[in-house]
Amino acid sequence: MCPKPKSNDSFFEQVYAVARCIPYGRVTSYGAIARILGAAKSSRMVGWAMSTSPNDVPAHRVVNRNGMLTGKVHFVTPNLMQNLLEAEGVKVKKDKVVEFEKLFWDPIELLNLPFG
DNA sequence: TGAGTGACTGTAA
DNA sequence: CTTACAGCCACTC
Repeated sequence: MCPKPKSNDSFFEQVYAVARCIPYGRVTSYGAIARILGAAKSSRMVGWAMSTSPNDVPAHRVVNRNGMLTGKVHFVTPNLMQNLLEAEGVKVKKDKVVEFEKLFWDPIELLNLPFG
């Protein structure tokens, strides 16, 4: 499911909404999420939002623009983020997503969906 | 009400 | 290639 963010939702809620739409086995960046929310310069807020993200938000699929698992330390255990990614078929090496450019999913695609 | 914070990013040396 | 710095703004205390 992919509920689109509502205008009346707080910035955090909108971030969660986008994060929940990240396809299985794919990843995106904080900046990409911030961008489609119209706050390209608030990428830091996205990361911070993830720190307080509900358990149903796949925060492990959100990495920085280089594909690095910069937020891994905020998980229950530092290895959990990589663990979850690898469980989805995403290879991780030295805290970086392998072939990040191929696995990268731009949230802008949500706007192109026919049912969008 | 105001100052502090941060799981980022782009540019420069 | 690596390292450094400044901007950014929604949220918390």
